[in-house]
Amino acid sequence: MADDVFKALADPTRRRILDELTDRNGQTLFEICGRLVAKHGLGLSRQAVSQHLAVLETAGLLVTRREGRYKFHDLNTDPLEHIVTRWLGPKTSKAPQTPESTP
Amino acid sequence: MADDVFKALADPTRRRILDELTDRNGQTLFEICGRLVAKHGLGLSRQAVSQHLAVLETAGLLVTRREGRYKFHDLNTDPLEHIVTRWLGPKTSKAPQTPESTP
DNA sequence: TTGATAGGCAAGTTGCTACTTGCCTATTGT
DNA sequence: ACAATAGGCAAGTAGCAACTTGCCTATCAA
Repeated sequence: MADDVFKALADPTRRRILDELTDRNGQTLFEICGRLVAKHGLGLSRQAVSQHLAVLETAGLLVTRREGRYKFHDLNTDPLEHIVTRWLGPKTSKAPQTPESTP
Repeated sequence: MADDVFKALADPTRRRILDELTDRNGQTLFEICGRLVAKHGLGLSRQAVSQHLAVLETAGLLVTRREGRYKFHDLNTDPLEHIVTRWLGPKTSKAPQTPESTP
């Protein structure tokens, strides 16, 4: 569950892929490949990127849809929302929190 | 930088250690060892935990202070604050876009 | 001082993970 | 039909990371 999310985020290349999809959502494998090479100079094979996408998908950070011979990858940031609040105490409130007891 | 933080969070044992320090801050190595064994049944050597603590410290998630023969480990959640906002756009739009102009 | 406690350093092993290579299927354009 | 495009599957390799083992230093209590 959250385990897969942390594992997916552990790799810098996968974080770059998330960056690219944040910049432009719904890209294909080849588009992502091209962008990684062009913008970051990463020399990666197509399969390497494909495997990274698989990891991101099992983590729930990615949703894919197929149209013809194209497979589009859509970002899903839901798993990122509360992944870190586990260690952030109820103070340090800089996000809208429960309007319960505010001392 | 943020690279070290993600790498530190990738390991489930290290996340357990953060849990333990969230529950009780300022523990020593032996205390953390004892808690991991007692509460999670993890059979870890002292050095294993020590190395995990070193990783957490280089990631900035941990600050240590020495008193006599004791070394206390204090949690620092600052690196966790904005680690994930990078992909959380201000717009929460999850509507997939159209792909690039297909050549 | 002696022994017990708290921790550190370094080399070695094992298992996972990122990446490659090679071949295969499916869809589309001409 | 045929070739090009988009992607998938599976086995193999190299490097790293988690963990162990063994020995060492420092502090405190008796």
